[in-house]
Amino acid sequence: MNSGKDCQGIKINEAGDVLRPPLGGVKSNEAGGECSLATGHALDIDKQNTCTLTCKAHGASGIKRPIDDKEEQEEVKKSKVNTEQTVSESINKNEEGTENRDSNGTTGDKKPRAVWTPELHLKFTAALSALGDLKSRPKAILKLMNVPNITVRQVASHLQKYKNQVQRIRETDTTSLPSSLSRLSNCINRNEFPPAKQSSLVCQYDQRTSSFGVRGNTAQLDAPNSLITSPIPVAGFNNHDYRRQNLYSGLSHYTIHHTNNPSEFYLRAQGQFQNLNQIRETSSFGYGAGMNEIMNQQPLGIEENRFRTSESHFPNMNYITPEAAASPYISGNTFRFPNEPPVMNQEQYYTSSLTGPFDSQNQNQFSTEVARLTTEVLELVPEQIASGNATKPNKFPADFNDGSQKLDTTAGEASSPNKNQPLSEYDELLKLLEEDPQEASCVGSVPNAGDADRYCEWLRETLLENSTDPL
DNA sequence: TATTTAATAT
DNA sequence: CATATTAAAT
Repeated sequence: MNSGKDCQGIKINEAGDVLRPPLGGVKSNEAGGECSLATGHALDIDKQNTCTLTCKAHGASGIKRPIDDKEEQEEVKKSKVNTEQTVSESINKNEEGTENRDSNGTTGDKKPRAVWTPELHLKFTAALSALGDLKSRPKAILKLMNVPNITVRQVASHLQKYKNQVQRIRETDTTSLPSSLSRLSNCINRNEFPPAKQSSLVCQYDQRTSSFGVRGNTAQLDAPNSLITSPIPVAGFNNHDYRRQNLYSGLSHYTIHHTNNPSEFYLRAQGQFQNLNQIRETSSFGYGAGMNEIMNQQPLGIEENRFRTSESHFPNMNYITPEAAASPYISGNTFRFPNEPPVMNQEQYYTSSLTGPFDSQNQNQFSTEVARLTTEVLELVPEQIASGNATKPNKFPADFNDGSQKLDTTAGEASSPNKNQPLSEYDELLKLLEEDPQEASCVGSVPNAGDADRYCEWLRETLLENSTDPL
């Protein structure tokens, strides 16, 4: 716990990374962009509906809104125009921009509903991580996020939602499950977060939430192992919900630090997104249906997600170390989700976003192919992950040991088997996978292919060979 | 009082 | 659902 005042210098960039000033690092952030919540329609401007969906015009029934918060006021003032558009295009512009309005007199401004884009959520989670469970209160979170247009209330609201989700997940999980796997799977299936370990909080949204925490690390960590585990793609079973996992991951931040790439995200802030660095290509986020739609899909149409195995996660993750760590910046992540199909709700999407793991750019490719092959199955794509950069996570360990859940971590496990150098093996594995999944897989099952399950097993086996692995 | 949080409303 | 608002609790 270090945290004392954690916040201090820490900032989170758009990418959700937490930046800590000193230490060297690279900062990659560009902070320039502002992230703001995107609001749906612009108030000021008007609403154009053009945009899209959201603009609802309900009517406002009245405009009531007393704005109390300063923040709110600010927001209002600024009023930007945002429309919710989908991002895809990005940017958008506004073509529409101006029109509209009705005049209702009144100022009719209503502020558009804010949208918690993945990026924002990332920041949010990053802030949570940095703050730690205990400290994460709306106000502090807001500060850390350092995003211009959000209000405390909004943060509070989002926090509320977040907490609820976490809890829900927690409940869901079957705790008793024997192996972690099973539980994981459960979670996965549902898209929920993995159960936290014992510490409830952790699960909750704490930092811990994040995924891997290395707990050992500096101080902050404790991460929720459980969560941690999740990152691993185990899922095989039915779902492909890896995203969920991602969630976690995204969440997690603490601990490790390495700098990674800063990724960014875009937000759709005012009407446009700010960009994110990375989103680049893929940018596909698919939001789920419900989402606000941002969906970009990949070109190919790959739908499934790919996620990469573990490593990937790590690298991207952001780790925040509030005070301690050295690395100043956490990377954000890029997240790309593959496209999720239709139905993601925010949860999912958040998750996904969070995860964000990959940076690599593209790997989509295979996905395509594979995807279709597998149909539902997803593939894991081992990416190369950026691992290079950062440090490698050294530790995930915690979980492992701890609980049983560890399993889940399969991935982690993977690496972990030897806790020492997870990477090595891990890397190897990854490489193998990358190169030729099939080959890699020892067993017949080819990991790469999509089933997480298989993958897990495969991993397990592999690992077992080498070391002990509980499973 | 300022915040946070739970409960509701939209 | 997700976000906003209100009411109550701290």
